[in-house]
Amino acid sequence: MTTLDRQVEHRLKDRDVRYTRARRAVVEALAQAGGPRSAAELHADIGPSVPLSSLYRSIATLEEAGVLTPHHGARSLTRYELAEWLAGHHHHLLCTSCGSVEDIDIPADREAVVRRLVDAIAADAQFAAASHALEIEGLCARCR
Amino acid sequence: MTTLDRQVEHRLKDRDVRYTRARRAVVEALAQAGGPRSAAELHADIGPSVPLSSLYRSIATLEEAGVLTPHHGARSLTRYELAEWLAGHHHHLLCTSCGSVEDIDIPADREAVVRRLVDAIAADAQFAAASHALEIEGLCARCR
DNA sequence: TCCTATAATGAGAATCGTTATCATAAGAAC
DNA sequence: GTTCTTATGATAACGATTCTCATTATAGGA
Ligand SMILES: [Mn+2]
Ligand SMILES: [Mn+2]
Ligand SMILES: [Zn+2]
Ligand SMILES: [Zn+2]
Repeated sequence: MTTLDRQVEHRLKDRDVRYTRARRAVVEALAQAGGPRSAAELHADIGPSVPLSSLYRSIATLEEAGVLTPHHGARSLTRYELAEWLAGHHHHLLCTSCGSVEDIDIPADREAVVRRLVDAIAADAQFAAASHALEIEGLCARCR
Repeated sequence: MTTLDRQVEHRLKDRDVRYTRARRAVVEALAQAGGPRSAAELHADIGPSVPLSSLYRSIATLEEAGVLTPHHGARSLTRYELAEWLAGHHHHLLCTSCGSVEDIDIPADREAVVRRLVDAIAADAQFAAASHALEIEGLCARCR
């Protein structure tokens, strides 16, 4: 039993939620994954021993317990925006309470810092960066 | 006719795609929006004069023409990851070619720079930041 | 201006990701 | 082991998105 397992087990026990086979499988698959994964991807990794309906319920349970989080708030719908060459470069503020996502511009000097960081990170990872955005999650002015 | 309109019109003309009433409505709604918006939100803004089926087609056409982009690659599905207290803080590399999203850790000194920036940006916007991530889009090592 | 070829639209069906239902199975407490 | 509670699996229902196809609008060319 790994440290991660023990942490999750403890977290669930605190909430009187059982750490079952299906839930363990989801946590293990995500721990192996190295990035955010969809239900379909997890199902492919885990195999048919955990049917999709159980998989989705396990995900929901683990999310409620704070063990996993959706990547950004994009809960199964696509949000569009004007391309950067039209809208101008900017970043985003995501409110975890009301679900809003708003654009935010930052001054050029700060942007220069971000760009330098992004270039350095990308270079280290052999990644050809085309664009980037800082996604800041928290409570918007209305919800705080 | 606004500058934005002229830019989009030119872009579409170059590709022999017509800049129709529905497509104009989408561009205008997104320009007004101040953040990424879902099809349902755009439909609410635009009104029933553009039915949902046409709205979706307009979005697809404009996306192909590079006029608008989906916020991250999350095309109508949710990707999950372990919560930060379990996975550790990190950032993301999104490949626009293969659609992969991978975690990336950055050294503490760079992270300190990011954190300072995030705190400053959030303070300016009256936003209570709880977490953040740098989302870097481009071509992964395999696809470049 | 009128024709014609092509592209776009609208209504609705189909599809796909996700959630809800409900009967059954498994787990914890005694 | 009995009992009460929680989790599971199959499947139906749902909502977001895409597809189909008959109709309409548009851009050029005669
Ligand atoms: Mn934006
Ligand atoms: Mn991640
Ligand atoms: Zn809010
Ligand atoms: Zn790739």
